[in-house]
Amino acid sequence: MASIKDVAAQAGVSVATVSRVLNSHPSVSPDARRRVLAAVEALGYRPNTLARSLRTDQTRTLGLVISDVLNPYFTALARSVEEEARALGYSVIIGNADEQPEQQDHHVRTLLDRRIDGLLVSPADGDSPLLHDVARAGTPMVFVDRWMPGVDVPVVRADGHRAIQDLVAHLYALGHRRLAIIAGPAATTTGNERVEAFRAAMSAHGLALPDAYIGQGDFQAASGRRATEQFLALPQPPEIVFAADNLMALGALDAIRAHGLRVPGDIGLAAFDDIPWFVHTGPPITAIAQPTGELGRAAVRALVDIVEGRPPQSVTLPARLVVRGSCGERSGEPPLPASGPRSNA
Amino acid sequence: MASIKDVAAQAGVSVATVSRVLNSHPSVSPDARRRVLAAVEALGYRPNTLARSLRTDQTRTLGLVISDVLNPYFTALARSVEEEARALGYSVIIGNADEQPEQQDHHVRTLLDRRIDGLLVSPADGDSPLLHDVARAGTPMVFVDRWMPGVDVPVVRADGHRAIQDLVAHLYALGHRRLAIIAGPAATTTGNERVEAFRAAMSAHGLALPDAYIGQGDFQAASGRRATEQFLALPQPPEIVFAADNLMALGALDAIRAHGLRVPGDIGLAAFDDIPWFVHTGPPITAIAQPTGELGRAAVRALVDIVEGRPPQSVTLPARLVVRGSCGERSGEPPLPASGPRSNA
DNA sequence: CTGAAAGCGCTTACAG
DNA sequence: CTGAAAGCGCTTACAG
Repeated sequence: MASIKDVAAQAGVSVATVSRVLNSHPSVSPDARRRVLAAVEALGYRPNTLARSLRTDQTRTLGLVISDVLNPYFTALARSVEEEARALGYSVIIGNADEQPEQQDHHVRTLLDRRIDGLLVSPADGDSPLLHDVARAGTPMVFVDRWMPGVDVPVVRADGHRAIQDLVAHLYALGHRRLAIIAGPAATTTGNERVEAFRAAMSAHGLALPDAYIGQGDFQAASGRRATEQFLALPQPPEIVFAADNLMALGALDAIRAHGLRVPGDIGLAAFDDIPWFVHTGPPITAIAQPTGELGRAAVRALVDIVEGRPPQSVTLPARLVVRGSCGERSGEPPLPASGPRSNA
Repeated sequence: MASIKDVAAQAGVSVATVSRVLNSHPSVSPDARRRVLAAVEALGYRPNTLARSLRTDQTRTLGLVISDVLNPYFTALARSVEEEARALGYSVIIGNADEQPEQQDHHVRTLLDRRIDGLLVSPADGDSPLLHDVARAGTPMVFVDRWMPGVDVPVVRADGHRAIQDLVAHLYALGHRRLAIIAGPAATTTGNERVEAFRAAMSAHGLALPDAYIGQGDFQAASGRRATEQFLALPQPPEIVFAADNLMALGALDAIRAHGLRVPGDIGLAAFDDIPWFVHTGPPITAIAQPTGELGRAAVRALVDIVEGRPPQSVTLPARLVVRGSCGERSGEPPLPASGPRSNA
């Protein structure tokens, strides 16, 4: 690979001059600039970002640690993060925690070793001493979707309280009383909050949420399967299962189908997170939609604000209920759920 | 951030000695090693990979450019790539082309600027002069899933011919004669090959594939929607639509539903790529499954072979047909498709 | 076993 | 406007 020296030699100038034209420093003669550009072109020269970053102490790179790449929610989040970052002149490196704290920390460390300018993380289960240290050390950082109490960094997330209230009201109106939830890990904020919001909303309707109706999941499909199996083995199974994310809803569907049961006739299903496939399941799944794109963009803006020395802003956006047929219909059998075309983005 | 100098000072040795213990060079006295390790611990020292890579001219990182992060197939591929790479001591940086050649080239350049040791790419539509250059320049590279003719690098991919023959035989046996395909971009190998395999298989049954039954898609959902709309507007619409990837199948479903039609009663659907949701759609979707995890792992092994100076191997793995209900049933209405629990990985 | 020194490819005061 | 030189944080012959 051609280095800046080669370019300098070919252009007949010093490396300092080459560097100046590369960084569009004003004081370069038109002639020198021309010769340098020609040499760059001729040699197919590309600056070595490692060397540049080592010298300038900035990488113009953001790290993003997501909880699970197989989860369409995080994948959509990653996409919007990357777009916004690029628009602001940064690139992003993604790490997949796979819902495992050790793997999360592994990626955080790797990212830090690469000297990223800032870190976006959606913390996996449990507390991470490492993340505390990182924040304390002053590394620019923001939490997205999930956050860790006691770590003083901006948080960008969706608030599902209202949507969960709407969901419970919807279920209540349909006549359902035995509502169960498949929760995420208690140590994650989204795991915890969704259960508590669900419990509070039920309580507002005079309904209790017995322990047997709280399935312990980990946001991955297999756990949704297991929790649903347990619900179905109960003497009095729930009428509705609310999965705290889309993958656990997938697992729930697997279990329901394996038992030869029908949704919503035998048991109803609702999910947190809305994904394009929910329109096409049999029946379509009632879900709570997050403004995923907005979250990703706001998170990047907050992080870049910190990196560039501006005051960052925590952002909380509302989630919203999307009623479909998976918990039963208010009025008999519908001829055909005529939902229009749906964007994939 | 503490640097190697700080560690050296704290341990009372030279930076050379610190470097030696960090790289487990044999000739270091036990005492020096102990003091260095203590200093590392005390300072929370982490080597700066930028500096190390600049010096050693290797980054121990692989670049992966996938066609679309929103496509579960690529997301699964990315996951297996990352796992295998980690097992071999490499980390990977992912770039999302979003099916756009310019964005692909952008990521290839960014990755190269970071001096990755090798590049894994699934080329987007069209020819990329850049990729030709990269290969010619001797950068370790392998194609995965899709490849570009004329670029002499190993290819790791699935062969769908046999599975497509099986699919057509299945459709034929069900009595279907008017088969349509939603193709990927003609310039992608997977776009092209799947159409040709489909055409050949039909021809073996004495069936023609009229141009009107070839929808031009781009592997993304919206194009599947558009192509299906066009099929449905035909005087004689097809009986079956075969989508060349899962996202276009999603789009097809959107269009079919928007028209108030039923699968398979009004029109049948099959897809290349199998994803967990296909089990739960109404009805479950007949699909061609790729050995995605295997592909990702084989691609990494081939790339690392090149990087480390061993002879690499191209790999072609068979895809296989998974028959479900979306093209009709051989024998009346089944009581319940009793598919067992399904792994998400 | 250990350290001084060179050098990887850049950027950026400093002097002219 | 331009170049020589220092220095970012490492690694690695070289000499001892």
